[in-house]
Amino acid sequence: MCMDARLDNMLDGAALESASECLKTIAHPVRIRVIELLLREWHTVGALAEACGVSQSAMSTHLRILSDRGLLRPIREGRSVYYEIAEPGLASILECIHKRYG
Amino acid sequence: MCMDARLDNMLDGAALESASECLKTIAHPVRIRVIELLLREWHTVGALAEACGVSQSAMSTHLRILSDRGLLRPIREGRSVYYEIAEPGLASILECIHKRYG
DNA sequence: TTGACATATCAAGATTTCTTGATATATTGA
DNA sequence: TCAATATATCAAGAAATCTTGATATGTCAA
Repeated sequence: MCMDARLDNMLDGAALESASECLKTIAHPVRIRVIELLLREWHTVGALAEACGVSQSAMSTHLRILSDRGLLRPIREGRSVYYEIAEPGLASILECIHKRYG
Repeated sequence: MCMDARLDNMLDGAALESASECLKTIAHPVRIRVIELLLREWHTVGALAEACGVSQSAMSTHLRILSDRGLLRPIREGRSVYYEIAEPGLASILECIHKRYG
């Protein structure tokens, strides 16, 4: 890919890759709901699994995907693990989504 | 998936599906660049292909994907086909992306 | 109508992502 | 340490997506 960003306001190749990877990570119904919930307050894996109607294993996998890409951060507290938002930019993206689909 | 949206500001199941499909469609380096270019002005398929450094066939496929999901709209003019933004919400999402990765 | 140009379509292989269940790890209280 | 609880990991099949090149369609000018 060439795609040089001569014009101002144009993302360079690395930024395009990062941005598309981030969007790809968010682009799943369960993960959007998880982000919605975590923008309000921390939740445990079990609470998120129940709220989204998926298995504990599936939710754990979703949370690992989101954490691996730096969007969430796990916080162990006793035998539970809470997750919180790690990427501040998520709030404004979710705002866009709500404006359009809410 | 249960995921009922009792709380305000929570998307319902259909909205989550629509939103994730939209994000999935945007989530590609070439397609983000295409949207960046089309937010400025119309471009032909050939011009977009050259600007992004991909084949004519590949660009045509990307444009069909974006059009099928209602994000772009083709406009035939003579033997060329121009594309323009069809989904107004794209501007604010791209704004978020630029704030974070620009 | 013919030739040149611009775009679209199609199929098939390659790659990536999703899903699921079984099992492993970690923590706490008794 | 043992039992119970909470979470994480792993492998493998299923499904979706990407890519590519060959070919088809559509448009204009002469």
